[in-house]
Formats: sequence, structure tokens, C-alpha cells
Amino acid sequence: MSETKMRYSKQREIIYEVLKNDMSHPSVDSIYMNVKKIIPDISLGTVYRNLNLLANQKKILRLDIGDGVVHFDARITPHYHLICDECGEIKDLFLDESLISVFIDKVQKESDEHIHNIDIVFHGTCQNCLKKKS
Amino acid sequence: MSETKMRYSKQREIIYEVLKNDMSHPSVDSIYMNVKKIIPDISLGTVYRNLNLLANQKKILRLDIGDGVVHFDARITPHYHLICDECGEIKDLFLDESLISVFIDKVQKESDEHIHNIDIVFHGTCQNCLKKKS
DNA sequence: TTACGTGCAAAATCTTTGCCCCTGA
DNA sequence: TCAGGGGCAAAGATTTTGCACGTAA
Repeated sequence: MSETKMRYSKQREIIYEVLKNDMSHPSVDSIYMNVKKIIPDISLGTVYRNLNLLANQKKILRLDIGDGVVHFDARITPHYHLICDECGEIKDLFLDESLISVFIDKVQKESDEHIHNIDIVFHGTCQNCLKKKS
Repeated sequence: MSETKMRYSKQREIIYEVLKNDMSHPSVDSIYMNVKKIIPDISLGTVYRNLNLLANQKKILRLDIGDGVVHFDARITPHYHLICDECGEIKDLFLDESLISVFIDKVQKESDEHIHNIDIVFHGTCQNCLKKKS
């Protein structure tokens, strides 16, 4: 994680652009396949390297939803995620931040540890799947 | 995940016992090493198979804290986890369930999806590390 | 007896990395 | 020029699985 100066690279730019235009919280492999459409001979290692780089710079988010694969998200404004247990999609949940901070404060009162941060993954049924069922 | 009848096995019993006596939310490898002290020739595959079996039966919990390794927990009463960012330990957080359900209800009101469940991982500093710092 | 369980090792995934060539500044 | 970046493939790390043998019921 040393602070080396970063130079421009076409690959990194395209990877970032592809991710910004992808609302599906894609896995590395999915990003790789989409970038390949633009730079056919890009390598998977380059995709991993740049995604990790961008994530370490906080330009993108690394998501761990517990499916054994890392997902990435170019939206860095505070938000949360809901996994639809029917279709598997990852939906964004933009919650009022006060809702979260009030919750953390309450938890803090019940805990001897010092809470800095919280990772939340909601599970449920998305709108689409709710419609299908009715 | 077919419903086959499960027969007794010494290995499964020991694995479960070892996990019940381990409060550290161990990884599979750590469980494997501890079980090996009792059954020296047990195989890693057997440990994986039985932990997955027990988790599917809800006798133990599978924890995904985002470190690339699965952890297991034999405590199945509702509780949450805090990762100490200083020492890396996983601490239990026994929270009043109403605290959680009130939070989920509030989130539900802001969401179009139907929320069934919530996975929370808190990050912070544990008591031990707080003491060391002061 | 007869499925289920195990040990072993190979395979399957997913991710990182070394090396040598390429390229931005 | 020259250090960072990329392609390629090998290596790592973690988890699953096929198979032949062992064992509970």
C-alpha cells in the first residue's frame, strides 16, 4: 500500500468506466468480460490489480456479500445492500444516515467495545420477485 | 441438500465438540488443527463436509466476516459480531433483539423490497485493545 | 448387508504474483 | 529515459469432490 505515484493507463480508465456504468454490483469476472469487449486482450490479472488499486484509493467499493466472490461498486455515496434471496440480485438501499447512526449509538450503549463502523447486508425479496409472486 | 438420514460419526461429534469449546470463531483450518489433536488422521475434507452439514442443519453458524475465510460459531442464540480492527479478534455482541427489529422496521419503511433478514458485522476496537492504548 | 461416512488426493475456484516487455510522463 | 503498468502463466489459497474402503445400524 505504498504511496507510489500513479500514472494514467487506458486499462484502468476503461475498467473504472465499465464499473461506473454497471449497476449490478458485478464480480471481477463479470467486469473482466465486459472490459474484454472494449480491450479484447486485457488480462484478468490487470483487472484484479486495478480494481484493488481503485478500492484502496476509495474510488470504488469492495463488497463482500458472502457468496465466495468479491463484488465491486462504483457508487461511493453511503448506501447499503439487499440481496434478493429469490433472484440473487444485489439491490441498493439508500438509507437516511441518521437511521444508521442512531442504531449504532444504541448498540454502542449495550457494548463495552468501541464501534467505529458497521457492515450491513440485508436479505429479502426484491420488488420484481414480489410482483412475480402475486 | 437432499434429506438423507444422518448416521452417527465419531468425527462429526468431535468436530462439533471442538467448535463448542472454542469461543474464537475459528476458521476451518483452525478447527482442523484442533480436531487433529484428538483424531490425528482426520482429513481436512471431512472437517469441511461436517461443518457444512452442521451449518445446513442450523446446528452451527457460518460466519462471513470478509477476510476470505469462512468462520464457524457453535453459539446459535441470536447475536452479532464485532471485529477488532486492532487485534483482529471476533467478539460476540449480544444485543437486545428489539433493538434489531426496531431498526429493521425503520429500514423497511424506507424500502420497496421486503426485508427478511439482516447480516451485521461491526468494526471497532475491543476492550483489550482499548486498555492497551490508555 | 448396505448406505452413509471417511481418508486421500485431485480438481475446481478465486485471487495474487513474478517476469519480462510495453508505455506514459 | 525509466519507473509504473500490462500480459501471461504459474503459483497460492481455500474449498469441493470422486473414489475405494470403512463402519454404523
